[in-house]
Amino acid sequence: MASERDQLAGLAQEVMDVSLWMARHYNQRFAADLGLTDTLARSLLQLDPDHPVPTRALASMLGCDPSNVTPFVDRLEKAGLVERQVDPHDRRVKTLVVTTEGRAMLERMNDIRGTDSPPLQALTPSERDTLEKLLGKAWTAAKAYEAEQCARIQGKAIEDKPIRGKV
Amino acid sequence: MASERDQLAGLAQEVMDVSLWMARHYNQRFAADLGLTDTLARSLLQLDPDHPVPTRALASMLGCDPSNVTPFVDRLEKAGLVERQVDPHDRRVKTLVVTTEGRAMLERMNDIRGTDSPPLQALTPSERDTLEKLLGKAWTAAKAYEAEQCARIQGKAIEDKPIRGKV
DNA sequence: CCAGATGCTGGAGGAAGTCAACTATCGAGA
DNA sequence: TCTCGATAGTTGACTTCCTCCAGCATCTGG
Repeated sequence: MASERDQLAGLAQEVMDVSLWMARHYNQRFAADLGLTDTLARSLLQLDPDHPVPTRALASMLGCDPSNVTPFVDRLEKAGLVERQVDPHDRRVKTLVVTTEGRAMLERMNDIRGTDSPPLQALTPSERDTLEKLLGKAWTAAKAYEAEQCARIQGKAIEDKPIRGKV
Repeated sequence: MASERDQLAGLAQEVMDVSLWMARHYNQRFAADLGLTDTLARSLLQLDPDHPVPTRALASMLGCDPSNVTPFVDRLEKAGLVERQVDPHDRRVKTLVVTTEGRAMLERMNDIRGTDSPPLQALTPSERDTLEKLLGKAWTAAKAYEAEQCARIQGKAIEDKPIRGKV
């Protein structure tokens, strides 16, 4: 039984090793070629180029406090990559809209990720397909787990103190 | 041709999404159950329980400046998880040795990673095997790329300014 | 033995994160 | 309708993490 535990632990380590390597690699290129800080790049990548995204939603996707994304959005706005717009349905929320310049930047970022990914390019097309399928399955499981946790917390939150913070 | 670029970019995003999710999940548990900061946990996980590791090597594995790991090691040492020892072969280098207490902590961390990994536990054993194989292939490719880059830089470094910083 | 290179640490400064307080707005109920 | 509690975004104080530079101790090649 130690076998399964060790396999899972090793697998977890491997996923995070590869991911961290790629993140560093991209961050270097984003900084060198596009002049983007890693956090700015991460923020921009989380936005939807076709639909406005509320500030709070971006914070939740980044896994950090809403007060933290304010300076990011400031810089993205100053760089002309996104625009803050007031949601007509709820004038409290400010939605983030990717400008055409921001879309061009995203395009260049995807160029980098799609043409300079040594670890992934070492895989054959069919291997990439299976990897994508496996990761998709893992990802949906993660989201399901998260939704379940949320529901459980919501249920308990009635008799507990108010929940604050991430997700 | 856009297809391959987009597939690679999407795959990269997926790898990092899943990894980030797991990292957050573990960090919550490490903090709640073991009282470990995420950076401390990451440092400890990079150490070799069986062999001393020089401070500089740890910095390189973490991808950060050596002066940055000094405070981490201070805290790890204060927590009794590692010990600084002077390398008898080169008295400049201080090697980090995991104590028995540190080994127990690593054991508990592996317990968490091996028994509470919702995204990976959603996969069947054979799927985990293939995932492990694919990631292993990607990882060796990454290390090969890195070694090649290093060699190229070393070769150029003779007539360039001295290289400093991360790997 | 000496000069340059290397390893660790301390300090200055910047970037990024959390929390609490504030303003503006929404929604539900008296 | 009006008021009260909840919510979205921002601000400010504070902490943590990270990098660069300087400094000290030590090694290594001539």
